[in-house]
Amino acid sequence: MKHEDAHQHVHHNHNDCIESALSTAEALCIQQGQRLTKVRRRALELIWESHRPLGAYQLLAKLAEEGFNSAPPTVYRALDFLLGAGLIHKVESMNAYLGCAHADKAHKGYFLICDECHNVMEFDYQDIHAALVEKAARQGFELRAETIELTGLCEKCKGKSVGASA
Amino acid sequence: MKHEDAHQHVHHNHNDCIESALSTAEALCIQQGQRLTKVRRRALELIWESHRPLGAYQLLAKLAEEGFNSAPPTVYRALDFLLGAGLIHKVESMNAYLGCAHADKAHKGYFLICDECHNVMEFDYQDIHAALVEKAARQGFELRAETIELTGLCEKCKGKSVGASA
DNA sequence: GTTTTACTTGTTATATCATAACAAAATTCT
DNA sequence: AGAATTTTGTTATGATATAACAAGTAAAAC
Repeated sequence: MKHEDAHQHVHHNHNDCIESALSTAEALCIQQGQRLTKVRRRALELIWESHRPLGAYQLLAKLAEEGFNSAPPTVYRALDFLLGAGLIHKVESMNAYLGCAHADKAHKGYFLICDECHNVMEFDYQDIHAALVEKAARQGFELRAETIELTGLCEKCKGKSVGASA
Repeated sequence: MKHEDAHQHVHHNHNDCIESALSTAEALCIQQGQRLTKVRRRALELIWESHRPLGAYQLLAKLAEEGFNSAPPTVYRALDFLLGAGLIHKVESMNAYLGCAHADKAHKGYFLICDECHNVMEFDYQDIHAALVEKAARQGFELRAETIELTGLCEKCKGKSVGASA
């Protein structure tokens, strides 16, 4: 399974990455008095294992294979919990869910989404955030949440295919 | 910074605003050899009349009331056309559609969405766009489209309700 | 350590958003 | 008019998400 993680631009050990995310998640939940139950924990792992945004029903199918309940509320409850805890993000333009790489630091999830390979890179630019907050404030608007989803071609796909489709 | 936004929080004559959008739309379609048929034109008007994001099925219901066909493809085809022509935007985080205030100028649709009153302001900040393009490029990413949806409290609602809901 | 409480999960049903596939009609081109 | 293209009608289904209520489980209070 180490092969399909064609995910990000930088090589890394995907298992380490999942383990780290999970132990961060556990620490955060304990700290906040939240319960990372079996299904929530497994959902988070599965999202990380895909390492690209996973649809709710894809996730549900994986959970069902492992003996969890297979009705939609199961997966949406897990997703709600993980979203609320800041452990995952929803990519609105894809209706899909992605592990949050910086759950421990307060941050905004900004995404670069490749149209060809559908990999997603999360990035976190404080200066853009600051500019958005300030510009919203000029219109009297108090910012609470940001959905920043940029699509285009990642470095690899830009080189490969000019007109081809995935 | 001038006040580039320009539509929602400022008083304006809504009818003028719709008429202007429609005549821009007509001009653009002719220019591009596209056909702004009855249903497309009426869909665009209805979206503008709501002046806040309209769901596909809400729009479908309105069209059906006026004697248009009431099957979903009717409305999705109209929406696809209008999106393709740049006459409307889709607000991904709401699954809803909004008239584009600057259809004639190439631009990115950035939105401020109020959590309380659900009004949406479109804004267009060239400097943020430039920063995003540049930062994406640093990661080898070639930007094609941007989904920038900021939620929070608009000026009116910030004053009114601190904890109340709409 | 049992009761009470809060939280979590199971279950059924349904709401909401969107597209596939193919037929019919209208428009445009020659 | 005839052919080609585009648009619309129609039926069916896929994909995403939530409501409502019952049952179970863990934590807190006693």
